[in-house]
Amino acid sequence: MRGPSRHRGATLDDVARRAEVSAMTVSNALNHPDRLSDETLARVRSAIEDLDYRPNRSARTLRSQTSRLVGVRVERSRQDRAALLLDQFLHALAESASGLGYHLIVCHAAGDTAELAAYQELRQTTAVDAFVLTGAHRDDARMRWMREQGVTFACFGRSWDPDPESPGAFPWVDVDGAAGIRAAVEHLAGQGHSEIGLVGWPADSDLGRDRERGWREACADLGLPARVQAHVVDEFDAGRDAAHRLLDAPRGGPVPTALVCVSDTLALGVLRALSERGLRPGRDVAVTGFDNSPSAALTTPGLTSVDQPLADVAAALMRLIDAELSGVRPSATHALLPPRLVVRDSSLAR
Amino acid sequence: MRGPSRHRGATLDDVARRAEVSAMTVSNALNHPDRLSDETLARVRSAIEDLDYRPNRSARTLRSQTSRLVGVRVERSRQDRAALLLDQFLHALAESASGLGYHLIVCHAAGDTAELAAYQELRQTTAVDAFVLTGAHRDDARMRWMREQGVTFACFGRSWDPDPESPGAFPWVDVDGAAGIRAAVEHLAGQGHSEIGLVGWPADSDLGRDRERGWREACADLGLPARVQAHVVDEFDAGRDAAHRLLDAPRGGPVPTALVCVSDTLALGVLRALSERGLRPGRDVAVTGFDNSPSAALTTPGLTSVDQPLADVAAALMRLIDAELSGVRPSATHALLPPRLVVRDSSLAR
DNA sequence: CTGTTAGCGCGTTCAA
DNA sequence: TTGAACGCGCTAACAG
Repeated sequence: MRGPSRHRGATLDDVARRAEVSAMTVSNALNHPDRLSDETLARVRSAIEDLDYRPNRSARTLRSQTSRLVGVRVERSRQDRAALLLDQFLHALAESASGLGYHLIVCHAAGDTAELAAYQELRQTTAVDAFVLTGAHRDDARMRWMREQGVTFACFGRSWDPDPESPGAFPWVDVDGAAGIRAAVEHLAGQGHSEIGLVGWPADSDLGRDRERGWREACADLGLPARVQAHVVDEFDAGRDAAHRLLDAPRGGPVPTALVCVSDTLALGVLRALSERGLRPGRDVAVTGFDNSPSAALTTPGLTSVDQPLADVAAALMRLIDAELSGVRPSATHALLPPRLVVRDSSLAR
Repeated sequence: MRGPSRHRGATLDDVARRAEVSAMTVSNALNHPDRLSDETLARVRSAIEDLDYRPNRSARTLRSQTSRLVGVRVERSRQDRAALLLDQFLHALAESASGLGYHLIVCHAAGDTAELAAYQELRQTTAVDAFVLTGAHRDDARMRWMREQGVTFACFGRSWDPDPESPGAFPWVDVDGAAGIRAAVEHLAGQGHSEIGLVGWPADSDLGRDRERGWREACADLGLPARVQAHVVDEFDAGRDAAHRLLDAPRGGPVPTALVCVSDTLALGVLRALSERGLRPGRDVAVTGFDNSPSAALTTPGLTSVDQPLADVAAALMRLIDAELSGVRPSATHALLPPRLVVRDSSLAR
C-alpha cells in the first residue's frame, strides 16, 4: 500500500513547543508580528527556521476563508493563430502573483458555458479568491456573473461599454491598440508610403474598431487617404485572401503600397500572399502586424509588429486584484498601457 | 459584517439536514456511493442538487491530506525560440487534469534553484499532491529531490539514464525524436535528395543525440551518406549561421540539398539563411523542423515539421500521476509516443 | 447500511 | 503581551 506520500511537516504546535510559547503566539508572529515583543518574536522566528516550518495552506484557507489563489483560464491555442501571447502572459502573471504572495490555478474550459461552470466550481469550493479574465466583450456573461456573485476579478482587455461609470464597468488593464497602429502608420509614412491600407477585423469587434481608429486618425493627421481596407476574421487564410483582394485593386481603385494589419496572424497571411504574387515584403509592399508574437521575429523577412507590454499588464492586473482583496480602494480601476513598435524588414524599403 | 465577496455556500450539514441523514452519510454519498442504499443515495443527491452544494476544497484537503492539485512550472518563453509548445501543452495538461478531477497550480521560478524552492514551498504547505516536470536531463537535481522527498511526479521528457532500472529512473512520457527525424529523412529522400545534412544540438544534449541518431540510421538504411552536419545551440541565429557554413561547403566537401533540423527554431534560422543566399526553400534546398510550432504553419513558405502529440503526452502524464496517487501500480511507468511529420512547402521540390 | 466520535492545522474569539 | 478554548467543513475509524 503506497498511497500519496504523507508529508508530515512541522505544525504550529511544534513551533510553539520549541519556542516555549503558545500556538497563538506563533500565529501572531506570522500574521501580526507587531503584537509581539521583540524578544519572543525573535525566539519564535528562530524556531520556525529551525523546524523549516510552513503554515498549512488548507488549514489557513479553511479558517480564514481566503486562499491566495487566483484562477485563470487557459485556452486552446489554435494552430492558425499567431496570438500565442498566452504563455508569455501566463508567465508574467505567475511572476506578478508570486511577488504578491499569490499562486495561479489554471482552469480548463472548452467553450463559454463550460468556462462559467469552471469558474463557479472554483468559486463555490472556495478554491480561489479572484479571477483574471481575458478578452472582454460587450455584455459579457462572465463579467455579469462575477459582479452578481461579488467575485473579485480583473480583466486583460478593457470594458467596451460606452459609459465608463455604468454598471457594466469593471477593473481592467489593456494595451492602447489605436496608439500601436498609429505608430505603425507613422513608421510606414516615414518610409515614403502614401497609400496605406488596413487589414482589420469585422466591424462588430470593439477591439478591431479601436485599432482601425488608430489607422484612420494617423492617416488623417498625415494628410494621407485612409480608403483601402478589408475586414476579415482573425485567421491566416483570411489575411492572405484579403491581401490578394486589396492588391487586385478592384474597380480600378488605388493600389496600396503598405498594409497595416491588426494582428500578426493576418500579417503573416499577407506575407504569404505577397510571396504568391512574387512581391517582395518591404521593398514592394510593406507589412506590419500586431502582437509581436514569436513568429514575427522568426519568419523571413522579419515582421514589423506592435509589441504588447505583457509583463506590465500582468503586474497591473495583479495589483488591482490585490488591492481589492486587501480592501484598499485602488487609485484607478483601470489602466491603458502604451505598446511599442518593433521594426523589422517587412516594412523597410531599404 | 459579511462582505459581499464572502459567499457562504451550503455545507455538508445543510445537505444532511435537508436529506434527513447524518453528515457522514452525505460524505459517503460523495466519496463512497456504493456504501449507501439506492434510496438514501437518491435522497442525498437531490438535496445536494437543491442546495447546489459543492464540498469545500480546503476542508477536504485538510482532512484527507490530499488536494487534487498538481503543480507545474511555467517558463519564460524566450523570443528567439520557437519551442512555444508550452501553452499548447499546458492546455492539454489542464484538460487531462480536469478529466481526472485535478486542477493545475502554476508555479513561477526564475532559475533552477528558485524552481526547487518553489516546489518545496508548494509541497510543504500541502498545496499540491504531485508535480509535472519538463525537460529532464542526466543527474537532474529536481528528480533527485522529488525522489528523496517521496513526492509524486511525472516528467515530459524521458530519463536519459542508461540503465532504466537504476535509481535515477522515474515516470516519464516522451516523444520518439529519432523516429520523427527518421520520418523527415525518408520524406526528403522521397523528394530525390541524396545529400541530407543535419542541423543538430551540441553533443552534450541527450535529446539532441537521440534525434541525430534518427538521421544517421535513416541515412544508413537508405544507403545515403550522413556526413554534413552542424551542432549548435537552439537559437535562431545559430541555425542561420550553421546553414551558411554548411552551404559554403568547407574544404570542398559535399553541398547538402536538404537540411534536417532538430527544432523549428533552427529550421526557421536556416530559412532565413536561404533567403539571404537567394536560395528557394524546397526547390533549391529542402528544410524540415521539429515541434510543428505555430510559426511553422504561419511562415512563408510553410515549414515541414515533426508534430509532437502533446494532448497524448499530457493525458499519459496525468494517468501516471493519478495511478501513483491512487496507489495503483501502473502497467508501465513510461511511454514513448510516436510523432507525425507534417509536410509543407519548405521540403517540396515543386 | 447508517450514525457517532474525533480530529486535520490554523486563527478568531475571549480572558488573563 | 500572551494563552485557552472553540470551530472552519470535512472524513477516517469505528460503532450500532
